[in-house]
Order: sequence, then C-alpha cells, then structure tokens
Amino acid sequence: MPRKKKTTSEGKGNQVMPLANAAPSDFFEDVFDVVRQVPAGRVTTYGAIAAYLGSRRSARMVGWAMNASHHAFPAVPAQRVVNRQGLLSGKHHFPSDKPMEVQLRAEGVEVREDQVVDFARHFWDPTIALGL
DNA sequence: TTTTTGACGTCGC
DNA sequence: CGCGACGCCAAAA
Repeated sequence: MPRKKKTTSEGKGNQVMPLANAAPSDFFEDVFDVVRQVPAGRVTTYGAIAAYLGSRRSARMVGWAMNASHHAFPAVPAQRVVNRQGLLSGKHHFPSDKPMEVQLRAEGVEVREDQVVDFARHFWDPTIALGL
C-alpha cells in the first residue's frame, strides 16, 4: 500500500487544526496499519512496530500513535499491543466497558497479573510477518 | 514560538 | 535484578 506523504500543516501555513477533523500524520496511519494486521490471539510490541517503521528507538511515538487510535477507523486492536515485557501498559487507557485484558482473553490470549502469559509464544513480529 | 510530555526501550550502575 | 538516565520524535499546552 502506498505511503501518503502528508505534513502536519498539510496545506497553507496554518499551524493548527483545532477541530476533531485533524488528519493523523503518516506515522500514525502507519502504526495503525501495522496493528490492524496483528492476527487475533497474537500480540506485538511498541518496539517491534517502531523497528518495522524504521526507527527502532521511536517506540514512544508508537505509544503516542496508539493514544490517537481510539478515534481511528477502522478500529485498531490496541489491546494486541503491549510493551516488551508483555505487560499491558496501556490498559489504563482503555474504555472501562471493554478492558484490554478482557479483550485479549476473548481472543485466546491468557493474561495474568496484567501480563501476557507465555508472551514469547504469542508474540507477533511485523518485521517477520510482513517480510521486511 | 518554546517547553513539556508520553500506552517505550536500551544501557549503565 | 532494580533503578535512573538518556534517546527518539510528534502532539499538546
């Protein structure tokens, strides 16, 4: 799929777009796209996504992108993204009606103490799966 | 505009 | 094995 080169300002020298219409940057879309390709019952990490995008050390940006994933469409299975330890670091950000842990369990991922059990086995590496 | 922050990761001690 | 510092870069204040 083609990469869209869109700058934040996009058009004229406008600096901000206060309305909710603000289009996410490529980085965000890229992250969303990768996450959406994570198979159910599998999980990946922020770092893995960052590495796939080319910047191994930009894991934090992936986290930021995920922060915006809630208003993204199609829906992004953010519950399948955990940190390197398999810890559900973003669980606190999920809507209370559908906790991260519950969604993971529904997909067949066992979670104990906010951690993915046998994380290495459930790990889905975009670098491998997408054939980088 | 500059400064702060953040759902992370790695390295040093 | 735990804790602190740094890196990385975009969005929000």
